[in-house]
Amino acid sequence: MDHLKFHTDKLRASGLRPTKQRLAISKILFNRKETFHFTIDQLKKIAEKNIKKKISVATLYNTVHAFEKKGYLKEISLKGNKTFFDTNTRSHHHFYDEETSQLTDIKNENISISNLPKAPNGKKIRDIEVTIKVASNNQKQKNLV
Amino acid sequence: MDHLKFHTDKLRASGLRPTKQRLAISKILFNRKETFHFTIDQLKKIAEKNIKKKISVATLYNTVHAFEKKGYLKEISLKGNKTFFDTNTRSHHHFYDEETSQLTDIKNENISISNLPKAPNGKKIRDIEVTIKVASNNQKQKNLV
DNA sequence: ATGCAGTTTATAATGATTCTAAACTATAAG
DNA sequence: CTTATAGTTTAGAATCATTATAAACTGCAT
Ligand SMILES: [Mn+2]
Ligand SMILES: [Mn+2]
Ligand SMILES: [Zn+2]
Ligand SMILES: [Zn+2]
Repeated sequence: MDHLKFHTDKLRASGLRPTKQRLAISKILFNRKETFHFTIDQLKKIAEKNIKKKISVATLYNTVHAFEKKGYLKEISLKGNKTFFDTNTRSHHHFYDEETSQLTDIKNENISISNLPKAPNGKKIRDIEVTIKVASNNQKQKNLV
Repeated sequence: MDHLKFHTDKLRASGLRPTKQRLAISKILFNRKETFHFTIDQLKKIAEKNIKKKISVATLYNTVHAFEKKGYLKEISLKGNKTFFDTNTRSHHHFYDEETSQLTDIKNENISISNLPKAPNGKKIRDIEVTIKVASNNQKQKNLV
């Protein structure tokens, strides 16, 4: 694997030992052209399929949170009980299909937001997240004024 | 209480019996001028303060979900383990202060969104949710380009 | 007043996530 | 190449939010 050294170096540079588990998870998460949106449970299923030796759920949680803390993953705001993560750590937006829980990235430059009201008392805007909920063509649309 | 008959009628009209518990919760949730954003846990604490006879958590969940199903509440998309509800059931947006978990409504007409990319394959836009994260003035801002 | 479907409740069950503490391992030093 | 050790993994327990269960209760039609 050609990515191996890359992942090893990246982990070491972040102060994380390049263990078998972290390298295997890195491979699943980051050897992709497209953004990957996932829950721990989905990651677990993929790991079970692709890795001979089982990775414990504790390690999946530990690793995902370590990667998040180092800035290689970010958490996404969605309804529901499970936490979603995103390999795209840039500020960006999403299409969200609630029927399939499928997320699709929208680059910030592909949406224009204007006329922002001013932030509350002594607060400053840090980030803007737009979520566009989509559904099959036969559903009813809300009043978007 | 002058709102009592209003809540009683509203519940009956929705096919929900106006029980003591539902009326007490309605009073907490809907006797307000401003939008109320809350978790079940926050609602529980308010109920404990304001209602002599304890309302069980099961009833809090049942009632909130009944109100949601009838269209009097809606669930909000946020990070974290707890579910947030909103007494403003219109399509609208939020300022979100992650430090305090405080939400503030922004009316749809107070934000302009343009240049939307087209929705994925055979999907139609149903709703747009903008969340503007704010923080104390001393924090660093993300690159919003 | 009676009957009963709808509702509430305590409690158990579930599901996601975090904690614990013992076993394991990457790696720095000798 | 050993050895020592801090960092890591792991199974399982613990915790937290939410949902299910099923028995007791109550609003309301008759
Ligand atoms: Mn996290
Ligand atoms: Mn709900
Ligand atoms: Zn994304
Ligand atoms: Zn709101």
